[in-house]
Amino acid sequence: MFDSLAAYLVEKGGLTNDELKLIGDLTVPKRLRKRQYLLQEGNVSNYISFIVKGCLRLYLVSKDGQEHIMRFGVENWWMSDYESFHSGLPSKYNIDALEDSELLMIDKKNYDLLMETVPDFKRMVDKLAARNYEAHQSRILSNISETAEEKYENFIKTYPAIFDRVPLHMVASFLGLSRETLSRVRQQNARKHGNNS
Amino acid sequence: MFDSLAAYLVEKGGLTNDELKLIGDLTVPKRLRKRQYLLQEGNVSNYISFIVKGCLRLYLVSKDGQEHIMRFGVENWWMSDYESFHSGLPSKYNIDALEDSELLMIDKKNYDLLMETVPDFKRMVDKLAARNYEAHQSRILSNISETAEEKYENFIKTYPAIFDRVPLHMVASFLGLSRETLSRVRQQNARKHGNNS
DNA sequence: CGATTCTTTGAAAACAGTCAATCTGTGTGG
DNA sequence: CCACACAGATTGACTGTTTTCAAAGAATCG
Repeated sequence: MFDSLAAYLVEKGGLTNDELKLIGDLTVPKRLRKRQYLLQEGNVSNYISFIVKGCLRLYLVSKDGQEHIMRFGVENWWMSDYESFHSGLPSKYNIDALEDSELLMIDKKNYDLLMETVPDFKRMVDKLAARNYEAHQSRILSNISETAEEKYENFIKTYPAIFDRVPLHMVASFLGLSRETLSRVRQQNARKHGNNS
Repeated sequence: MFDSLAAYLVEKGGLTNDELKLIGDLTVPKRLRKRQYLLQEGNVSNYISFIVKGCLRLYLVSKDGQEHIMRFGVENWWMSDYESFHSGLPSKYNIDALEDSELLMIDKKNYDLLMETVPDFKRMVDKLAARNYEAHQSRILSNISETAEEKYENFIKTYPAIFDRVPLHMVASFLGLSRETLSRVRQQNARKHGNNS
């Protein structure tokens, strides 16, 4: 199970065997059944989890009971409420599994240790953070500048691995559209792109 | 002019006098007239600028010529296209001054030097980055979950120092609304909140 | 003052959301 | 293996919101 994370660390961060071994010792495996929570609102996000297999979502429930999906995660993504993870404060978000999933979890203390003692790890994390920053920028740009149809097309292009894996109404939530609107947008889109009507 | 940055560094990062002196030596002052560019699309963002005085905006021009404002900056904020600054690649964005402004600029080389040699500086930057992350999260949440009116109220609450300082149509651009809509929303809002109609 | 920028307003059209009903596929328990 | 429940997707009719276009009114600046 650690092989998957090891391969990732080599590819993304060029870690050495010794470093891999160290990290391997610090991770805790966890299985989640579909619908099971990884984190619930009000609890502190004490871990950062590498997704070996499966699919998760991080979302917020607003006062009127609506769910707003902030992020998805699939294989080779990290999942955590970083705000709570870094601050130690209770999370506003929920994280649950959309499929049966396998994770490798690193707790805050060990994460901090790795950041201090393994420069390659730190470099990798910094690189990921920069990527993340760019992703946020382009999501915000999409939010403020695109029509429903463009948002949908953009989503498919940006997250091809996700859009055919999660329910459509969750994509709608992620994009800030109603499921009905997304359903219609998508139908028009299929017609336009010459898919067998 | 450096006093303003010095005070900031002491407050936010607890920097010592020696460190302040070092940073002072590495900054370059710059004055911008209203409407003047700090950065134009296609150029690399080689500097990070501390705003001593004035007000700037970072925005993107889409294919159809529309301007989409990604961020504002006022006194004691930093301004740069961080994506380009960190990657060294040409920027997609423009930055210009909304008022006559005074900046203190640090170039990439000196910034990297500070990050490596002044732990307090690095700590401060990391803290700011975490803040920034949270701000992005809540902006995205606002984008996908709020009505035009809520977005406007939220903006006023979040950026009281900005909303009464920049033109309304720029707030509209920042929020992803048309200026007409924002104008109407605001008028209803004023009526609702008992302002002398 | 004259020019420019910014804001507001009105009317029409486009767009997206809501409500309600139906349809589909999946999986579970009897 | 079937029947049923359930989650998800679609559709139609309607409502409400937002945009667009056009024009006019304020405010600001040189």
